[in-house]
Amino acid sequence: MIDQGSGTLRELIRVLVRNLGILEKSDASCCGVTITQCHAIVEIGRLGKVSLVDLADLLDVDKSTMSRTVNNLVDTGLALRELDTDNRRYVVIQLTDEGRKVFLSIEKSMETYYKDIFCSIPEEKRGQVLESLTLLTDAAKKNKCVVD
Amino acid sequence: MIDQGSGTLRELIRVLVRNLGILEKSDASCCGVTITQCHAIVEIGRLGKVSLVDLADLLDVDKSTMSRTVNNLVDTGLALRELDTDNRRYVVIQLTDEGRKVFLSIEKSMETYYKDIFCSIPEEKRGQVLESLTLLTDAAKKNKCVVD
DNA sequence: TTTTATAGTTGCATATTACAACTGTTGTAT
DNA sequence: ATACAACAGTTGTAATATGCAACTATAAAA
Repeated sequence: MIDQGSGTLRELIRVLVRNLGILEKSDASCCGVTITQCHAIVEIGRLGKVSLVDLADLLDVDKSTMSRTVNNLVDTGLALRELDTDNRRYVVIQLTDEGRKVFLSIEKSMETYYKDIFCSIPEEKRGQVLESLTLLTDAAKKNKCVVD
Repeated sequence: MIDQGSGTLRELIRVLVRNLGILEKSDASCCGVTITQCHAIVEIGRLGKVSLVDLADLLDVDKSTMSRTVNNLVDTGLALRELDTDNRRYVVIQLTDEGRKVFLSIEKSMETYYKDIFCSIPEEKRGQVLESLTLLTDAAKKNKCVVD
C-alpha cells in the first residue's frame, strides 16, 4: 500500500530529525555558542567571505536576525565585519583566528560523528543509503507542502 | 573511500533537514499556531491524554517551557488541562474539539505531503529508501556525538 | 511519621525571530 | 545629469521560546 509506505516514511523521518535535532543541540553547546551562531560559523567558515544577505539566505532567516547574530559573533571575537571596498553597500563577513578554531572544532566533531554513523551501517548497504537520501531530497524538492 | 562516503552522508542530511525545516515552518503557519504549539498538538492528539512531564520528555524541552506552551493552547481553546483524579500530582492534557480539528488538519496535510513525496520516488526504489532510513536511524542511535 | 522524590507553576534572564522604518549606496531611466 | 528605484544593512519594537532555579503540592519511601 502506498499509504502505509508514506506513513512509514513520515515516522522514520520524524525519528531521524529528532535524533539530529538533539545532536545539533549538543554540538552547539560544546563550543559555548548557540545553535544559530553555530550554523553561521559553519557557513562563514566554508565560504571564507560572505555578505550579510547571502548568509541570511543560506540560513533562511531575516537579514535583521542575521545582522544581530553577526553582532554576537563579532562581540565574542569569532567573526569580523568589514565594509566591502568594491561595493560599499555590502559588508564582508569572515571568521577571526579564534572563530576558525571553533569552526574547525565543529567540523572535526561532525566529521567524526558522521564517520562513526557511516561505519555503523553495514558495508554493503552504504551505497544504498546515500542513494536513498538523494532520492528523498529530490522528491522533497519536487513537493512543496500546500496548506489551506 | 569511507571519508568521502561520510562526507556525502553529512551533506545529504544537511540538505534534507533544511528542506524539512522549511516544511515545518510552513506547516505550522497554516493553522495559526506556532511550531512549538504544532508539535505539542500532534503529540497530544496522537496520545489522547498525556501528562506534562511526559509531553516535555517527548518534545525534549524543559517542563517549564512545556507548561507555558500548554498555557497557550488552553488560552486559545485548543487544549484542556485537568487535574488527574487518580494522582493529583499529575495534570491530564488533551485536545478540545477545536484542537482536534487543528490536529486532524495538520495530520491531513502532512499525510498528503508525504504521500506526494513517496510517490515522487521511483516505485522500485521505495522499499530501499525506507530500509535506508531505518538503517540510518539505527546507526544514529548507536552513536552519540562526543564533544570536547 | 518524617523524609524524599516527583509533577507542575512561576519569576527571571536571555535568545531568537520577523516586520517595519530608517540610512546609505548603487544602478537605471528619462 | 538628475531624479528615482532597487538593494544592503541596521535598529526599534514586539512576540515567542527557552532554561534554570525557587516554590507549592502531592505521593511514595524510609
